[in-house]
Amino acid sequence: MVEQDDRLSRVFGALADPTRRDMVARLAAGDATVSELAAPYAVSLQAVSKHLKVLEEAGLVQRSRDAQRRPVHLDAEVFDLMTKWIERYRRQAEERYRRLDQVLARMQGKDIDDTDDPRRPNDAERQHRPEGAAG
Amino acid sequence: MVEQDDRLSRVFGALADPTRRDMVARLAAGDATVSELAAPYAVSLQAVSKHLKVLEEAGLVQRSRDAQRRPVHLDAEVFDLMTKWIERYRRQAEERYRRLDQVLARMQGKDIDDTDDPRRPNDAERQHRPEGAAG
DNA sequence: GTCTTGCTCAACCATGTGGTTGATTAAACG
DNA sequence: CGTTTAATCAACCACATGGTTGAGCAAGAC
Repeated sequence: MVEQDDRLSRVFGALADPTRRDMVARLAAGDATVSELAAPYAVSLQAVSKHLKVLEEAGLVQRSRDAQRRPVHLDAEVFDLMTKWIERYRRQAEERYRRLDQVLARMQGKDIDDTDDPRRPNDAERQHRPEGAAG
Repeated sequence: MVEQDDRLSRVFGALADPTRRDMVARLAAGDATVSELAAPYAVSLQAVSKHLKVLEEAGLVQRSRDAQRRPVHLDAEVFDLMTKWIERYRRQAEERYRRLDQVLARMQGKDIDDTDDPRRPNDAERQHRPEGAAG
């Protein structure tokens, strides 16, 4: 990934790591400091600090200050971004599935010989629009 | 990621790439062959083939056979896995937020001086259970 | 059989990622 | 002041990732 500045990529990327996912899970229960977060894992504090940086850059957490401590707070809003993306295409896929069922039902007993042009199993291109278009 | 065998990591990881996300988006509209999928992108067919392998290993798509073509089909079921994970912690975070509001409301005008032990900003550890436990 | 099409495999390269250790900053404690 | 605590920065390492090109393979076309 030479260029990976887009939001969704960073969020998905951040959640692609089990340790980070576990941190998010724990932060959902309440804020925690870096060392508190680090405690259960068999890695250095620095490694955890790095993980937090990734989560922060993805907009999943915020780090504030309390003396030398840096309480970490989960920002659950970004979840919506993901859910929206996922749901959009899940719905689309499901709809297509339903339509396919209908087509199959209608096709029962019909001639399915399309020697004319056996390729083009779909028309995805036509319906496609880049992900930035809507939300 | 030295070890990345768990499902959720692979799914999130697969979706952390804009090209792969775009492919998923297009596949939601209908199946497509590798070259059809590759067409819009400025990368080699081999690169696209690799992306598809990642999506396949994440359980997001299935590749079948039709002569020399390999129609790719989106398997939207895995989306549920993600949504469940996300929703679980989003809900938890929201609940906590609501409870925090109540606590703050109750605290109005009270003495908030806890010089006794200024640390321990949360009790995440207690409530935490590993992500494998439920779904 | 040979050619062409559609795709994958293999090797390679640059960059990213997750981990390490060591040094450093910042604030509280003595 | 110097020390301890909490966390970050910096340099480094092994391996993963995303891209490339070139070769190979399987199935239809000729």
